[in-house]
Formats: sequence, structure tokens, C-alpha cells
Amino acid sequence: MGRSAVSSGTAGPALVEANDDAMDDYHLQEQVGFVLRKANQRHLAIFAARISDLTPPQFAALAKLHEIGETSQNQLGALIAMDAATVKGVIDRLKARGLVDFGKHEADKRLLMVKLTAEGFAMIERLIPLAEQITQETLAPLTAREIGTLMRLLGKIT
Amino acid sequence: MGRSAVSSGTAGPALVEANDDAMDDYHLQEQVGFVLRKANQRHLAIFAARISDLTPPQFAALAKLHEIGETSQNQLGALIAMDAATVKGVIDRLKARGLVDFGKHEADKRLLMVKLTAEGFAMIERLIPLAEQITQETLAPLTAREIGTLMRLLGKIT
DNA sequence: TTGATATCATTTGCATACGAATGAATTTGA
DNA sequence: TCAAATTCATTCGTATGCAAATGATATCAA
Repeated sequence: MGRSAVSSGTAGPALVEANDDAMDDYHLQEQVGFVLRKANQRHLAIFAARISDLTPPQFAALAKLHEIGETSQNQLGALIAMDAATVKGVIDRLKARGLVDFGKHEADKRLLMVKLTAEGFAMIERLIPLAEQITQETLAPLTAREIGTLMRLLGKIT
Repeated sequence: MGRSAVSSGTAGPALVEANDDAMDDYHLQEQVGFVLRKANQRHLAIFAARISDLTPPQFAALAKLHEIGETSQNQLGALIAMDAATVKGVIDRLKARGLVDFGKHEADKRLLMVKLTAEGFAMIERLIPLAEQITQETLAPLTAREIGTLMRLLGKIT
């Protein structure tokens, strides 16, 4: 229903506006935001199908703790691209499941230090191979060359 | 903190495991899911900076109604890639703001027909040019050729 | 040294997202 | 034709995601 959708009750051919109006050329499906959202949706569906133990944000938190070891809640959030409010919720749920533990920083009392428990460590080591399969399945429609190109271009707009 | 992080209290050089363990090669930042999420984050930030009247999902709903005219709630959801529960929330909030209106389908009483109000029509026509700027700004780091490639590859994994 | 500024964590409020369950209405198929 | 299967909309519960406000703690600078 763009501007050129004209209703005419009069006899004879309806006068149709010349379609020089940019409004009618806007197609949601061609916008990068929409395509990014859809690609992300497909990836999340693949993730959920392979890993039901954790959500993607929870996995990201555990994977990063596995990669770098103990760190503060805020620092962890910065590393996995979550703001303070979001990372708190994620970490609290992991803590409630016994996958991470908290500790206080002696020098800086503001910091809430977070680290993997033995359970969390075992869990993430079990899941990382599945995560690699998830990445592969997400990228399955692409050739190796295309994968490199996609990652490079996504990196540029990040 | 991968498996090769070895602590040794003994004298002499510590025995370090050969890093043939795939576990230590997993870097979150290199996973397509993480990069997709970050690219999406940046796009959402650009959107919010340019359009404060609507959220991206609300914009998508109005833009699609503008494009195709009246449709059922479920059909709209399918077109903008939202499940039934999500689209209901979005549409209800648009209705509360007087941007869309509901109607019943005579033939099929299950359908909730949704259409733009005059206000909604004016709003989306005002915002579409801004949305085009948002797309441009999001893709600004890329050349025209790269934009085509990115959209094509994203389309392949969607 | 101490007042201004900055950082960290927390809380609140709002808006997606989606799985699962449910009831109403429609379509299908034997 | 009518019982079974489908479709549509709604509701509930859980989990992000982020802006804004707040209190505790650190750091900086005059």
C-alpha cells in the first residue's frame, strides 16, 4: 500500500500517480538490518537444536571464562559484548546452576570476580566441540572462500 | 584458561602439555554467531540514534503494512520473521499508540486483520527516508561491491 | 588532602524473542 | 458429513537487551 495505490470510483481509466516516489521502492527484505536479523535467527535455531543445556549468551560467558580465566563481571561483559545489566542476569543464572562462582577482589572492592566452577569447566569443554559444529552448520551454504569473505565483511561493519 | 594452563610447584622447567588440544583453539570472537550478534548490535545502535519514535520491530511491522496493505496478524508475522507471540506484543503496542487498527475477517473468523491508521501511514512515510539513511550508515565501511557481496552471502545463510 | 569525576555493580522499566499450552474456527479426508 | 488434523490468536514463563537511576568505591587534580 504505497502512495501509488489509488482508488477511483469514477468511470474511465483511473489516474495513477507517476511512481517517482521513493516511498514505494522501500522493501524491508532488502535492508541489511532485516537480513542480519534473519541470519541471526537461523543461527540461534541451529544453536538451540544442538545445545539445549545453555542459551547462546550463557555459552558465550562460559567460553570466555574458559578462554581467559577469572575476571570481573564488567570486564567479562565487555569481552562478550553485553552491557552491565544484561551480563548480570546471565551470570546470576549461571551462578544459580553452579557453573560459575563469585569472589571479591582484595585491592578493588567494587569488582565482582567471576570464575568457572569445576562443573562449569567440564560443561564448556563438553560443549565447545558442539559449538564448532554449530558454526559449521550455520556456514554450510557457503564455500570456504565465501566464509572468509563473509567474516571479513561482517568484521568491517562491527 | 585452557587445558594447557598448567601449574607446577616442582623445581625445574614445568612440563607443558603439547597444545594439540582443540579446546584451546576456540575463540569466541571468531565464531560467526558472535560476529553476527555484534554486527546486529551496531545496526541497532545506529537505528536507535536516528529513529527514537519506534523500535526496529515496530518499524518493520509498519513498513510491511505500508508495503502490502491490510493483512492478518499471523501473516504479518510471517512476513517480518516474528513468531505469533512476538508479533502480538509488537502489534498491541502499535495499536495502543493509534498507529494500527484491527478489524475482523468476515469469511474467516479466526483472522485478526491489521491495517495502518492515517497516523501510522504518515509516521512510516516520514520514517522510511531515515531508515534508508540507517542502512547506508550501517554499510558505510563497505564499498558498493562489498555491500552486494555481503547481502548475497547473508542471503545464502538465511 | 579533599572535592570532583569516574568506575563498578545493582535495580527498575520496557521491549523483544520464543517454546509450550490452550481454545476457537476452519479444513481435510475417510 | 463428521471426526481428525490444522490454523489462528492468545497467554504464560523464561531469557535476553538496553536506557536510566543509584549507591559504593576509586582515582584524579587542584
